[in-house]
Amino acid sequence: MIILSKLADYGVIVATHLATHPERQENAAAVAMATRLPQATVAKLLKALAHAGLVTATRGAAGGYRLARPADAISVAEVVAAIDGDIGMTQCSVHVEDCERTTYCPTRPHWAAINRAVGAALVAVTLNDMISPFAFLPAAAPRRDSAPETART
Amino acid sequence: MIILSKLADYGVIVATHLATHPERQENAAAVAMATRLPQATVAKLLKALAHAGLVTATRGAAGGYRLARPADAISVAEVVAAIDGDIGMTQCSVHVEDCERTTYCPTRPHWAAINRAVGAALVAVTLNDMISPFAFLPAAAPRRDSAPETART
DNA sequence: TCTATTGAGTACCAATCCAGTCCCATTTGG
DNA sequence: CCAAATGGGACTGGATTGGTACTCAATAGA
Repeated sequence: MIILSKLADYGVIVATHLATHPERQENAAAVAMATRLPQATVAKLLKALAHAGLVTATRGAAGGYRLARPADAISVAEVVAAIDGDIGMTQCSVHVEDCERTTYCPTRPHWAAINRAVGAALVAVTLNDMISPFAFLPAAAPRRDSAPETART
Repeated sequence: MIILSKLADYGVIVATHLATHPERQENAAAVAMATRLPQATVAKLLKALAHAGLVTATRGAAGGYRLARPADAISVAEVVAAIDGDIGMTQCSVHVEDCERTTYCPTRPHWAAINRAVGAALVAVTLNDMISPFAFLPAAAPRRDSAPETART
C-alpha cells in the first residue's frame, strides 16, 4: 500500500525544490521544468501550497512563488496536509460521525494513538531535512524497538 | 487524507474480534454478524488474513477461523499488510524502478526513514493492545518528542 | 493607460482504483 | 452422498484521483 498520494508526493518535491533556493522567486513554469513534473499539475500544487500559507505568491507579470518560512520551519506533514488534507489512519479518525460503529467498536480509541505516532513521524521531518544530501537519520525513525515485544518479523 | 483503506480498517476489526475469543473457532458468517460488516466482505478479508498466515482456517463443514498466534504476537502492521500490501510512503518506497526520477530526486532517500518511523508505529501495536478497553498508551505513541527539533506547530 | 504576464479559482475529463459481490472448485463432517 | 464451509478467482459499479483547460484578477512595464 502507498500512503501518500502522487500529488502529495509531488507537493513535497515541489516544496523541497523551492527550499533549495529560498531567496529566488520562481514561477510555476520554472518549477515544473526544474522538477520535471507536468506544468499544469505543478501550478495546481503551488496554488494549494499557497492556500495553506506554506508559500507566498506574487501575482502579475514577473510574479512567482517562494517559501513563506525558512525551510527548517516547514514540516513534511504540513506539505502533505496542504494537498491531501489532514492525516488520519482510519475513517473514524477524520470523520467520527461517519462511523455508525463508534459505540461498540473497540478499536476506535486506539487509532488515535497510532495516529499521533504516524503524524509525529511526518512532523519531525522538515524540508530542510529533505534537501540535505544525506539521510537525516532522525531520532524519530529508529525508535521502533521501544516496545519490547516487537520482534515479530 | 485517510491512510488506511476501508478494507484494512475492517481487517483490523475482524482480527480484533477473533482476538477476543482466541479459543473459539468462528466461520465467516458469524464474524460478519458480530462485527456488523457485510458478510461477503468479511469472507474476503478472512481469506486474506489466512493467506498471510495470521489466522488458521479449517475447511469443510463446521470449519471456521481462529487466530494463528496469540493476540499479543500479532501486530496491527501485519494485519494491514495482509490486506493492503506492504506499507510505503511513496511510490518510490515500494517500486523504486517505477520512478524515473530516482537519479536526481533529492527527497527519495529520506522517505525510507520516514517509512520506518510510520511502520514502527504500527508494528508496536498488537491486537492485544487493541482489545484492551483503555487506550494502550504504548511507548510507541508519545515518543514523538524524541526528536528535539519537533516543536513546530 | 494599455497590454503582456502570471497567479487564483473552478470546472471538467479520463483513467485508475477500490469496495463489494458472485461463482465455482475443494474440503470435510454427518 | 450431501450439506456446509473455505479457497481463489473474476467481475462490476462507483468513487477517487491525476491531470487539463478555461476564465478572472492582479501586477509590471512600455
